[in-house]
Amino acid sequence: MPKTTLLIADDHQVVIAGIRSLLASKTDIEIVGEAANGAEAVELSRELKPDIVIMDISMPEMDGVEATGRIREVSPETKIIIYTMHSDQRFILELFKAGISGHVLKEGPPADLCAAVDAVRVGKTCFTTIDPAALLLKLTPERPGREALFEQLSPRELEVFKLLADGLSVKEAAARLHISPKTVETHKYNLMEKLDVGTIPDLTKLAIRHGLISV
Amino acid sequence: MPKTTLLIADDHQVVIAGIRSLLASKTDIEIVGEAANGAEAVELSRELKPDIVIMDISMPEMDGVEATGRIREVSPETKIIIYTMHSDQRFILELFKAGISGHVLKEGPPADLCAAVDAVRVGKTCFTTIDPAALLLKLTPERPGREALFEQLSPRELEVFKLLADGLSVKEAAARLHISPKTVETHKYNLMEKLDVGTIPDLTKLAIRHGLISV
DNA sequence: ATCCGCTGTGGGGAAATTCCCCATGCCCGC
DNA sequence: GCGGGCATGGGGAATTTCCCCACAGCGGAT
Repeated sequence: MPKTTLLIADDHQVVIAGIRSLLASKTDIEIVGEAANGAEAVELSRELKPDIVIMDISMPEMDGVEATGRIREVSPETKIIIYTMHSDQRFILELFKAGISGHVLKEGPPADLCAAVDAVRVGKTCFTTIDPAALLLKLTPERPGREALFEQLSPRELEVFKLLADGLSVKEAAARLHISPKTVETHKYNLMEKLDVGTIPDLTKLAIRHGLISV
Repeated sequence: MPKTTLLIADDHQVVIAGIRSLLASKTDIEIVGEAANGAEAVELSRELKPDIVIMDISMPEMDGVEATGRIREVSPETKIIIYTMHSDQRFILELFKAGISGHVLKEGPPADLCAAVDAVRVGKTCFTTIDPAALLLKLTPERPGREALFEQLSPRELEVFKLLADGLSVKEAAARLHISPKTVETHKYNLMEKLDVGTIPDLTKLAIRHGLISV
């Protein structure tokens, strides 16, 4: 069996070095290239057609999400493993759609990356953080058991949640509830923390998924 | 670390024996039970609360799909790996919803099962045949009939529209498109004018209604 | 009885974002 | 060649956000 060829794309040299040392023990893997940004990764993928690309998400020039899409165009056989930090979780769906084969967290044990490479090499997928089932559930609307998510919210928070998700500004929501905008802000801050969402649109989508507001 | 406890459910003794021999080399795994049908598997799971259940789909009494759902009720911590034949692919979606952690084909290399057990044991998932991305795509069909509203938008505006509606900040969208945040702001201002919406959530809902982004 | 934790109410203040205007270069149609 | 949409950005005031804090009421633990 010929060696598995690998391309590493990360804008931090130290990470590339780390990956190299992680994979050093694997003699049947050859690292054929390094890229410091997404654009380079795409270009090198076009030239080298590596079996696997290990890629970060946040990179200058072109981020990993877009690079993933382009690499799949220029080298469809190439499998892509996203190796990134927890905060990038929000791109997961897009990455799924773009067709990644694996997703590994940098803060996890280094062996995770090896495992992912091994899995992808033989045509499987490997996702360390993501429960594909959970992700699928999010996408299938009629799901029951939605209350689970909202019983963590207090009644007032739920109220604020609905208003904000529906498009009211903090100020408008405050007027509607006859309380200070600062109070609404506090509720907003807390509920977004509880629901683990970072943006208003995410809030909106969550509310829609759970039937709290209509599309 | 305590041993990982395992339950095997298959209506063919020979398969159980095969699995046992496959896993024999793993000293940190203990097979705590065997079930010959789904009902038994559920009952044993309730009693034994195994870490992992390896289960066939086609079984008498109760099939693997229903058994999966019940096991998740009686022993939520138990991870379930489906070990089955190719023809059972059609149950995949349902199994996903029920919350399986792995899916391995019997006709594949035996090592696949070991790999899946290893993966599941450390909290990951393992799917040998299924491309989660493809599955996700199936569930997010492109809806037609959107052009009407959006032909008023220029291509670039549409791009910005999708990103913003999906939850990216102006700055993030700018990074994604490799342009200045100010430019994105301009696009945002113009497209919101064109679409006659005043808030980001309205943008999000509009995008969802027209299938530009998924909920 | 007391203490803890949650909830609802608000404030402070720096930082970031928004909003609206403007400017430039470009290409395309007329 | 000239008007007009398009894509690209800047300026700057105004607003909002973000994340800390405070305090009062209240219900459940110990």
